[in-house]
Amino acid sequence: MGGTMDGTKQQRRGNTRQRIQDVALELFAEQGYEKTSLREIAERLDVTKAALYYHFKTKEEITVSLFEDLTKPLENLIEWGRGQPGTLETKREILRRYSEALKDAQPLFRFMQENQATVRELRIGDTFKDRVRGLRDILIDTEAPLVEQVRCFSAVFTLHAGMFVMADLEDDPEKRRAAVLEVAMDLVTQAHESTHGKS
Amino acid sequence: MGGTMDGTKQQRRGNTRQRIQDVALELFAEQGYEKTSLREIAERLDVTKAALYYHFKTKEEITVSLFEDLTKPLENLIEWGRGQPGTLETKREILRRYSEALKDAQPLFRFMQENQATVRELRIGDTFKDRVRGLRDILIDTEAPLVEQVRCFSAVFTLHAGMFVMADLEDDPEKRRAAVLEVAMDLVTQAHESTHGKS
Amino acid sequence: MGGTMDGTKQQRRGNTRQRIQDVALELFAEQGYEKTSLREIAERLDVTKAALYYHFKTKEEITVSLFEDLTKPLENLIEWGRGQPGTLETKREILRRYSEALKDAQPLFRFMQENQATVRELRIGDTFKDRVRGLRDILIDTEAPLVEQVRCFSAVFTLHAGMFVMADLEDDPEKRRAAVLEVAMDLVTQAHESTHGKS
Amino acid sequence: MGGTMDGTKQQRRGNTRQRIQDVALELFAEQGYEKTSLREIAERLDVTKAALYYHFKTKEEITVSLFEDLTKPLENLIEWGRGQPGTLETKREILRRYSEALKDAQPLFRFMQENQATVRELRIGDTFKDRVRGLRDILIDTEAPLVEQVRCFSAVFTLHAGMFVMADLEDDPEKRRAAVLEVAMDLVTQAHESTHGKS
DNA sequence: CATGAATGAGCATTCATTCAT
DNA sequence: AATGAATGAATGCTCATTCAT
Repeated sequence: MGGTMDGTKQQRRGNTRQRIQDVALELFAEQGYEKTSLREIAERLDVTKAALYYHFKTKEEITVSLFEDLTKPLENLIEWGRGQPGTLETKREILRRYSEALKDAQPLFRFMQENQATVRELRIGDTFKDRVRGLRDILIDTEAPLVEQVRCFSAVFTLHAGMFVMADLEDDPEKRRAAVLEVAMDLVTQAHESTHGKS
Repeated sequence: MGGTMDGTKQQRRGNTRQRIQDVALELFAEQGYEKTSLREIAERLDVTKAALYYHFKTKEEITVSLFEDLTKPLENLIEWGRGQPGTLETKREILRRYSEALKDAQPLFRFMQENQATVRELRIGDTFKDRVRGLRDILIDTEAPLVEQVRCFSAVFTLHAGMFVMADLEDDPEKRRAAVLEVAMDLVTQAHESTHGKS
Repeated sequence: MGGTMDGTKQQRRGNTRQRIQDVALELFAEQGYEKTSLREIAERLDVTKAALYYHFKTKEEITVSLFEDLTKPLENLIEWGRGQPGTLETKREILRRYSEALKDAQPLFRFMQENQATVRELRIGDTFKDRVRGLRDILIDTEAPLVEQVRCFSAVFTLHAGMFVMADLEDDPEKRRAAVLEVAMDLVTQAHESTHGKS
Repeated sequence: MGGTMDGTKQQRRGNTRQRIQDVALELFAEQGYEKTSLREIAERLDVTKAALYYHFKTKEEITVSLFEDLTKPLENLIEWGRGQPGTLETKREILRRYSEALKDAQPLFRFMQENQATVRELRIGDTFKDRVRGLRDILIDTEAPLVEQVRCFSAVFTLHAGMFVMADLEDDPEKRRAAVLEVAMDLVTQAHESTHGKS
């Protein structure tokens, strides 16, 4: 406290907003949204609770901002997907890119996966559902038989699950990601081929 | 007040414990564990909070009891599975029975899926993880290539997801279950065959 | 603390609700509604804040209950007045009784007079306005010339003001009340006679 | 941003202090002193809270300044009154001028009437009481019978009440003012004549 | 088998105020 | 003449839990 040039305080200037987001996400993912109090976040940052309120109007707003910032890449991906033809190759490319994108958004996704009940109440809930629906619309052929639709859905879910739950199957996250992606690809491919035939 | 034959109070006698569990599970699944207060549960049952404490020592205990009661069938299933040979047919039967079991435990599973962060803190967390691990050990061949292990994991997840998230793919829950089960079966079959060859 | 038979704690049983109301009214009147915190009320009663919430759902509810309890006599008076013929004697009797009633409701009225801005926001606001309007309707002849209407209004206000603001005109509250009542009576009498003639 | 001729900012130059007072008074009168935060005032003016502190040392100082600026005319009136002989005509003239003065100070008076509890705590409280006392000393003959003193007090109160509370008796504020003034005059006249005889 | 009354700890939020720039 | 960033203290309110009756 009160250091002169050690940068401890200096560094903090101007990026407090960012630091709040970081700590918040970390704690939300770790202990859940409800169990993480603003006091805790503030303490971790060595500021007062009131400082948080200078940067965000409410606790929910912190979450929303988190979501909006970290979710952009996915949004772009979906946008891109919508412009492509509905070929198998498009679908496979979507999965590839999605898997990549998830890597960066990991903590956010963990937070959302583990706090679904909470997320549903927050404003994000709907936005997120829209996003997942967007993905679904690209991957899934509504005309296809139900089983094939499920296969595609399952592909997406496998990707999600691969990030956290399968952690004890394989330590190296990159290897895990590759394996998970392969399974997802297979699922989508199977679905596509049994609907459109192998072209 | 002091009525003799209205039955409203009579009926309630003796099964309060059960009723607490029912209401608690319903609310936990609907709004999340943290957001459901004992006051709310008590109000819904038209008793006082203190009455809950006559039947359960803590809020957590309500949850644990819920979990223990509703989870028995799964436990039995795993027990059964462990005694069987590791053939493909065993695995497929496990999936069949698991899918069936999930049907009854639906609200519990919804609660667990949507409140993972909370569940982790509660004592249940580990117990549940043990259980899932048990399932995994039966389905997954630790020697098999990573991709095939993922496929099996994915099968289990697909079963879970099928209960809630895929609701908008198909209205009829029975048809949905059938399709989901089929996909899960395919995944396990594929995994088995590419590891052991088609026997 | 921890006395055995001195009644300090004994006395408190069962009338906490009442005691909350008493202290609340006292403080509201003394320092204003907004400046009186629940902490303060609780401390004065030597209970915790949470205890207040066992008896009242919100701070506003304390106020509403206060108002409802203390305002009954006035309500009855207005009810009575409505059933009487619109003669001068009725009006004078109303003033007499109103003056009497105000005596008991003194602290409440002080609170309302001194916190008008607050009262307006609270639910009471409207109820109270209705009540005053009821009184007005009995005393004031809507057909009468504006000046006479004002005279009647002024009579009511004089009664109110007499309770607090005129305190330094005369120490003895009973003498004060008599004088104030006389002025109010004169005002209403004047208004009545110049509208209906001296009958 | 940085526009040269839009005038929006230009106009605001140099009179910020004045504008703070205006907005503050408006909000104080509308929602009460306690319920009006500096944040709200600042937002309404499109400046930061800190800007307010450039112009006023505290929230209370804003209020005091308001009071001092808007109260001058009354002060002058009382000054004038003190120099006059205590005749009925003087008293009547005081009422006439007071009624006029109230017209301009309306929002201030509304603020003071509706936030009496608050005003009492502020430094203004006493100053204001002095002022009202000054008025009283001119209008009221301390030797006169109590009833007549009350009548005079009532006159002043009628004038105050006429500004807000009687609004629903008559829409046209000028007519209302005239009627109210007439009643007040009558009261004072009566008081004077029954004390000194009709001269 | 249950209630009435209360507690202690905590929470999200707001406020008036400060100060370096 | 004003801002950006922050503080310290308080507020209304909720929660899980306790215990005498």
